[in-house]
Amino acid sequence: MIKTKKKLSNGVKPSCCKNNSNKKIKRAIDFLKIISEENRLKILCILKEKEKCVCEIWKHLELPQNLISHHLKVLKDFNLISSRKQGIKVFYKLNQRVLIEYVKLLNKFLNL
Amino acid sequence: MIKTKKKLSNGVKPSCCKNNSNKKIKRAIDFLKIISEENRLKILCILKEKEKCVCEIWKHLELPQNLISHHLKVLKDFNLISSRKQGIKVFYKLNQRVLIEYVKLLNKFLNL
DNA sequence: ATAACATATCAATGAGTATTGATATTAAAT
DNA sequence: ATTTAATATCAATACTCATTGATATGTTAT
Repeated sequence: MIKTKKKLSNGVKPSCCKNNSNKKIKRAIDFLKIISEENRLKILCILKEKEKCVCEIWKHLELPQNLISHHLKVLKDFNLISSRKQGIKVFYKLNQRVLIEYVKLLNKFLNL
Repeated sequence: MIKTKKKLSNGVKPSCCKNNSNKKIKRAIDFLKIISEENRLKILCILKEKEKCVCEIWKHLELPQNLISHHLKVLKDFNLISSRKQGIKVFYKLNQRVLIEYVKLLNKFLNL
């Protein structure tokens, strides 16, 4: 077999700058933006152990109630947590699978 | 040995809400804030392979020159990259050790 | 029906920060 | 000495997003 052609310039581009990884980068960035807020990261931590109602989460964070609600909504909209209503209370739990997926995605860009 | 005392309420707190992990959280958050900017994350990716001068980095990112300089400064101030001047050009390289440390720290809060 | 509790929504404000434009610095080339 | 190329700095603007205050929704208890 005779190699006459130069290697495609594709190989020169860093992986993160290739066209096909653009969507992945954007998702990784969205994820990072969401967890780079101190209280949201803490909420994820708090929910690691087991599901908790808002008032339990609230006990650990010195924040006004509506602000906690807001952060919970952001996390939920991104599918990092999910909720169920039980009587007067709302319980939130971590979506571990989703979180793990995002951590894996992130590692693609960071791992050496 | 007689156990009379209740377990310290310390154990009830999620790990991320304990007093001694506050500094670590703050550092993890600072790291996240820095890498949650698309172009900065890309710069880290671009530098994974090997050190590059600004104009090489610039080729891969569609950004004005001064903005690249700015992001490089942010990354450098945080010690994620370092630079050396060679003639007219400035070469930046990834500080792998530092990056790895921050990834590890982050995993403490995210790992399940 | 009303009150009390738990949580969510929404508009307005404010803080932080990416971006831009203009200009400065530094080193090589003519 | 002047010009050109590579990079950095700085002030001003624009924008995103966390925070706040006020209010709404839904559920249980009286």
